[in-house]
Amino acid sequence: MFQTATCAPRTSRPSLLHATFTAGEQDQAVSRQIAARLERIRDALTVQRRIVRQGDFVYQAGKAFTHLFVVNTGMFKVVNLSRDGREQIVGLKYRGDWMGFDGLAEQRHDCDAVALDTGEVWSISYDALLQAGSREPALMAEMHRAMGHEIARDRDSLISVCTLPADARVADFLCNWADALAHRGLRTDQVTLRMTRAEIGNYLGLTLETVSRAMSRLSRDGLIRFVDKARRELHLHDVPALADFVRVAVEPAPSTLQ
Amino acid sequence: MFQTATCAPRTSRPSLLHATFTAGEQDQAVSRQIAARLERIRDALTVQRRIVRQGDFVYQAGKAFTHLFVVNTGMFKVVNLSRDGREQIVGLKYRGDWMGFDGLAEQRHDCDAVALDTGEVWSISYDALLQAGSREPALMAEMHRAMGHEIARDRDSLISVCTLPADARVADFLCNWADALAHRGLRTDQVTLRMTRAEIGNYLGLTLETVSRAMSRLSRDGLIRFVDKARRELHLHDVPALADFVRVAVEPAPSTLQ
DNA sequence: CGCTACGTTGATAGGGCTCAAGTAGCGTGG
DNA sequence: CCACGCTACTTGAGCCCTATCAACGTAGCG
Repeated sequence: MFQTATCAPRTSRPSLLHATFTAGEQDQAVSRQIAARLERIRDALTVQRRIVRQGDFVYQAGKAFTHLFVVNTGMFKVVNLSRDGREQIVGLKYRGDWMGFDGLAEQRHDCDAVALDTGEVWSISYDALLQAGSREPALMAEMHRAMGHEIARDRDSLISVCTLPADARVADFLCNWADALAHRGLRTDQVTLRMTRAEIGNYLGLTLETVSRAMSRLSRDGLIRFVDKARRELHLHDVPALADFVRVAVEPAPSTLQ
Repeated sequence: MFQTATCAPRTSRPSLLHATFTAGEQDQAVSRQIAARLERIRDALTVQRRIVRQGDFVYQAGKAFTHLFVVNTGMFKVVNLSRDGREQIVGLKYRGDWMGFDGLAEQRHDCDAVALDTGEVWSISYDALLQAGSREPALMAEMHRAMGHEIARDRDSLISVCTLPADARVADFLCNWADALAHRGLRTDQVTLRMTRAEIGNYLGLTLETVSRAMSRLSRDGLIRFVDKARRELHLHDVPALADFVRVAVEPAPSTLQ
């Protein structure tokens, strides 16, 4: 469309298409990779382990940046705050993910990182990391890969927000979540939402009512299933179908050929 | 750290509120900082200079990642592509900005970087950078700062897309652009848009018609002024007023979500 | 001069936000 | 134990903003 050149064959964003077709094995492989990464970090660096509980801050906006963090267990949200009190959830973090990169730019965090449930987070002195990284470039590259992933994920969510209608946006959110869980060796049936509708909506650029309606529709269509009356726990029994739903929303054109 | 607490006083994202009140001096200072950063990079590393013209690719999605890039002059867009041919502009780059971080995650780029006008870009071997960075941690920290800025900017645009109505989104876009120009020592009156309405809309998550209407309204309200009939060049004679316009659009939202 | 790309403007429809009412779970205190 | 308040979730009605479709104006260029 805009380019003067025509396109070369290209790989695309993994998120949507990554649907867990081979189920277990591939996820287990990813899970082992994550475990291996964590081990390498723990071996190469002196990390400080902390147990956090729901609502605990890992770091806070405005505080000086001295450490980076790696999630060992649990789930975390990263929240960007503006002076007038509005908040925007800009990321979710799971086992193996790094946190705190937002402090690199100005030596000061501009986000909060908050635990969504009980978990363990490791903190790593940035200075120590720089030194260790100079002895061991592979370690530095490891961190760079994590940053690259963060940038890629941010872009994916930007695209999702820009292009998907509400229902598909929620479905995409659930897909990504299921993938994240599966990649950590967790089951995707019987998962508990650790975020309120308001938080999900905030994250997706929707109101809480729209999220609620979208989930009701997905449930009516059999793509998800609520297991409790409070509607916080749900079955994601068919993630590929969810992914399909997202894909169909993207390209209303049939297009069996590319 | 790790308080369960409710909010402490906090500094906020700079982007919107950064309006150029002291005009010249501060911008010139930033401009000198950028020049100094470029000089440090050129001194510490062997960079390969390349002149590009409008439409030239700096790198392409799918290609192996080997180099990072730094903009010396010109303006670039970073475009994320998906298999079905849809494109999404995910970033704009100016003098002093780094490009190519999207390749770090998988050793393969997943975006195109395209020149919007004539410019000069430097390429830096990533391996060489890792080695140089191990001798000179400050150099590594320099790159990390750039990555931190990229992450912060991505979040800002996510927030903008999520929360601002169309007119304000366009106004915010113009503000950010004016700031970027001013910080590079360029004048903000009589600037030439190097992007079509379609590109701007794509970047902002709007249709080209909506962008066109928004700009017409901004012009009617005296916030911007077109200088040619083709409407590609415009006066940004009062950037603070534009920033105010954005802020007002934000205010009436009291926000729920603790 | 026609062709193409780009931009503007109008009419219309629809998706999501807003406002509002109602339900369910849960902890607290009488 | 139940009433009460609180928070979270759902659902409905109406409206507004933006996408869509369409027509037209303009500039650049072979």
